[in-house]
Amino acid sequence: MARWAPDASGRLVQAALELFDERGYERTTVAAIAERAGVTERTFFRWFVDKREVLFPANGLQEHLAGAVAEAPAAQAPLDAVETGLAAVATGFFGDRLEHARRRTAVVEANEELRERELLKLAAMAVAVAAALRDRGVPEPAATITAETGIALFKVAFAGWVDPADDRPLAELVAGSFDHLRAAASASAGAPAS
Amino acid sequence: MARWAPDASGRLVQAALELFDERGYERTTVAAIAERAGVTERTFFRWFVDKREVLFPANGLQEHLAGAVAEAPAAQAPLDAVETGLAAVATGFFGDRLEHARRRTAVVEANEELRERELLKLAAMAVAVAAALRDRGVPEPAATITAETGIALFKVAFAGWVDPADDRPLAELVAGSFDHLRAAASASAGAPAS
DNA sequence: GTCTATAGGGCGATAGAC
DNA sequence: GTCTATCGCCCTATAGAC
Repeated sequence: MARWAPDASGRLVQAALELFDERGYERTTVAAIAERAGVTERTFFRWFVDKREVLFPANGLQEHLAGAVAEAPAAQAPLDAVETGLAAVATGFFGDRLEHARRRTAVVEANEELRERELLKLAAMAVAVAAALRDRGVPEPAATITAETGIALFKVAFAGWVDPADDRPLAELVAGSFDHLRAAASASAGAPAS
Repeated sequence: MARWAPDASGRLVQAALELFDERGYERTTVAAIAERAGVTERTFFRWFVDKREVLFPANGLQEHLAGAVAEAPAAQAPLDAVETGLAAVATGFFGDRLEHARRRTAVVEANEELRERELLKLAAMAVAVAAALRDRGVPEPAATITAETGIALFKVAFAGWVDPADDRPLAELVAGSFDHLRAAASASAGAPAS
């Protein structure tokens, strides 16, 4: 018998999700989360730098995405490599997590602090994708522009995916967003210099 | 003689900028800001919902941008209308604020909480631009996709503008970002369905 | 693990402007 | 009188220091 129950961090995440769902994020204290997980408050802050971070545990998504962009066929244009990477995480990472994603997104959307943190995580993904593109030989600023655009498209696709009114798979929504962008870009003539 | 000196909020913003510059954001307490502005801590929180917000005072940027998108020539494609709107704020709003933008960006970039808040403000701008596009008759999801993409491009352009190594005007950097995106999109064939 | 500084909310009192 | 900006004091929770 171990001295402490294993997986303290996993239990904290689970306890936090339950409590946020029951009483909302703001009305849930870190003390209550720790108590339900059977650890002290201090232990919570050892695992998570702040209260919000318990909803954003390290899950390898960023590395998975950067790896998938790196391994996209060398012949693909930068934007296509990003699309390939996002399609890979859409199936390989999110494929079987729709219900979890819906619950988690409901909590995050209900709170501005949490939406903020989500945006920071997305921005970090864009930085990682830009680095992967540079490794493919894409120069700046094209790498950053392509990466930021791709993450913006993913954000829109993800919002559609968790929307109960839309039951298309994430990979299809990602492809749809990229198609929309290509259509918008080719309909665009450039604004006249003023 | 009024009972209180006027423009408490402006004084708080000024005091905060000075102190953040002198000692950094984290090592500056709200009490110190309030003291320098000649008000109490409680007054600080009446004007700003939290400590970060003092660096993001309402300045009309979002409304300015949404208005400029709305007033772009009706014949322009959605992406071009967004480019026109961003070009308008680049000159009309930011034109003469380079030094201020540099100082402020240095403070924001040095702190993760502040970068988070900046991202939230950018996301709100994207929402406002999407609404302006819908008012122009652009359907969803094209409106949101175009708006999010445009704000992503603006983010990249802005970063270049405040970079001391790059002295091109913001409007030129915005146009350059849009050109890069159009080039990337037309080089793109779409990722093969897997 | 314990201690403590700081963020930030609640609420009533106060003193002007109108 | 009402409305508005400020104060003051009390409180809790977060998060960092020791």
